[in-house]
Amino acid sequence: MSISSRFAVGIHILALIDLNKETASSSEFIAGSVNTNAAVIRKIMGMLKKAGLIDVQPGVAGAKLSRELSEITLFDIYKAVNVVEENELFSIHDKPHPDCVVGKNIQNTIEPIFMAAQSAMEKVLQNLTLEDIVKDIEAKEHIK
Amino acid sequence: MSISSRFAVGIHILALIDLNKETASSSEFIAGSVNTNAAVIRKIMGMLKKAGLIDVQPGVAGAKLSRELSEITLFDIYKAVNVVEENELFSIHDKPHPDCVVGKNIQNTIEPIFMAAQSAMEKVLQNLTLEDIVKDIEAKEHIK
DNA sequence: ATTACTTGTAACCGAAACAATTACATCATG
DNA sequence: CATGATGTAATTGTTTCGGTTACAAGTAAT
Repeated sequence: MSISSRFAVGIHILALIDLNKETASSSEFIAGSVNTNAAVIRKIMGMLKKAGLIDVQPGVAGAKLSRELSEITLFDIYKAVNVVEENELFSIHDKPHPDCVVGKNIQNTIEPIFMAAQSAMEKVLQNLTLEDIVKDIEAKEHIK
Repeated sequence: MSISSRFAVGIHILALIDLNKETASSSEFIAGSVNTNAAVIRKIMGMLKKAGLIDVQPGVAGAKLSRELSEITLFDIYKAVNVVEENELFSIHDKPHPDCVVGKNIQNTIEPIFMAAQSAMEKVLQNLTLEDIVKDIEAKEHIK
């Protein structure tokens, strides 16, 4: 199992829109950079739009970020592209036997632990913004 | 996407083996408590055995924990049942276009972030043991 | 040693998620 | 109106998951 690459692609899309802001980034152009089909990009951009991260208009090429780079966290993108449901990173077997000491209590015991583990992971994403990403890409570019 | 319930079931199995240690816990018995098929339990127990967490003998009913409750972390179980590969909790789209500033650098920029997020989640699991689970189950049982 | 019960596996199935692809309706603009 | 863009639905192949059946091989008691 693995978290969908929609998340990585979402980050890619937003970074590209910013770094290429002089010219319009059409879905076709972005698809070339990501190396996938334009329809895949449009679907993900639809999610980003719905989440209020970008502004796109039907028929008109390109998109713009709705907020400052520093105001878009990786967690915002993560939620936008819908890769992990709230408190459902870990799945729990359902209907354990209620007449068993373990079966009766295991879900209530495990749930808060799974939630804590998921939260720890998501907190890392909350503390990073697109600005961090873009600056890192620029830094790596200058080294070469 | 969601992390396989093998992890939750693995915890269930080990807790049950301990809490039921007066009598042998056959795969059939455990399957009843988990509410699944005995073959599923045997497959997961095979993984737990391979990881050195339990001792099982072909033909003889029941299993025993190989270590003390406090010496088995949730992370040990998590690794044993093979639900998430090393540094692959998040998947990254491959072959982004090398002639693009973003495509060229995005993987190197994102990878350490994804690793950090995964590590934060796994650290929570490392800090909890089967003893915590069993004690919590017992506590919940006494309230009722 | 025969019987009964167990573990260990392999094979197969249906359901769900992913990413890719094709197709087309809709919209904007020169 | 012609061109080129977005929006979206339908389809496909692949993979993973959990469940199920079947059976070989081991153990233990009689």
